[in-house]
Amino acid sequence: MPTTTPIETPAAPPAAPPRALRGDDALDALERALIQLARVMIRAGVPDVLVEGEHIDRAGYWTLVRLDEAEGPVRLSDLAASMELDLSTVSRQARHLVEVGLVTRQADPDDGRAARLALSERGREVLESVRRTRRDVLRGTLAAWGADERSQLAASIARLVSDMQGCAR
Amino acid sequence: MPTTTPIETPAAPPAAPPRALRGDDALDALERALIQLARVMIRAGVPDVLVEGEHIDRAGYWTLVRLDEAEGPVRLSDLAASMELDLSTVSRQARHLVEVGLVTRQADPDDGRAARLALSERGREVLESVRRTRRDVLRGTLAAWGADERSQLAASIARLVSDMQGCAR
DNA sequence: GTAATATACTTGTTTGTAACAAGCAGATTG
DNA sequence: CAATCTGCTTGTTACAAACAAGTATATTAC
Repeated sequence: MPTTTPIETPAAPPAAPPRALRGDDALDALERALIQLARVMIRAGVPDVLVEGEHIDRAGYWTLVRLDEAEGPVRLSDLAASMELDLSTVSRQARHLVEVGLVTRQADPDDGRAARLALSERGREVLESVRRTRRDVLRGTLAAWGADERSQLAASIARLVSDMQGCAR
Repeated sequence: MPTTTPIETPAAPPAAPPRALRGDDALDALERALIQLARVMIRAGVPDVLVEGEHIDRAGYWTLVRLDEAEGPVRLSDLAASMELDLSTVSRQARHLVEVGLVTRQADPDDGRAARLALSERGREVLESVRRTRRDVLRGTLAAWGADERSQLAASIARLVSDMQGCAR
């Protein structure tokens, strides 16, 4: 840690917090925690992973996850829609993953324009490996939690995500 | 329209899930939910905000939040450390914020090399305004939640963040 | 007191992620 | 068959962030 003043965030601003905002303070705190969580999950959470010499970047990891969640091959446009990303972005990502052999691409038999993407055997292995790592980190983090706290957390998060997707859209 | 399969893929793969243990599945699900949450918070959550004609990007918002959390002026290096970002990144960010008048910069009286950054009056206003917007979105999302669920969520998230920072570091 | 080193930044450059726009080729419809 | 729509690719741009190398100030060693 730097010997210098480490931000911290003490309470007690010189001007007393106006009474009216009590409920908002709680929301602020939650919002801040959520941002922090997001950063932890995104940055530290997907450390550019080397799996058996294979380099997957963050975006690649998510793409693999999506492909894994879909059962059969997925069209690019569906993939992009499900990731809420621009088609062009996913197009390039997919090309890269195909190049390094983690994803397979076949022409759609019913539609000459479309591509059908799927995890390759190797892609499945790599994804599983990355997932294992992340799972273990999470397991470590939650080690001291009670079973009920854990399931409560999972439920809350799931609900929050679905509410947010429905709402902040 | 071929009504393309929209990923989805609910349960019932013909082959029973050959995966690992049941407990790991729960962790996987949680991990997935957390990633999704992170994406929602980061992307949709900080919509490039226009405040009275002022454009703050995501990075700028976090910088302002950090500066606000610190009481006095902060040195660049401390700010970078607290944000877990490279000094150079924060240096450019700070310069931009200074240029648009949201942050003030003075020389450190005790150290000719160092700069001391703080929110300007305008910066404080803008931050407050952005914060208000985000808070309202969150409030909307949580509108249907019970008070106890909400506080439970807040507590869980806060604990998770602190555990993660201690652990995944 | 000056040389060596350490610290606090700044600037140059590269990489990763994403968007928008324009285009091409296969598909659909009048 | 022509017009249009759709699925995808490619060109370009932008931004966030990293690493490397530089500059200027501070500290330490001698």
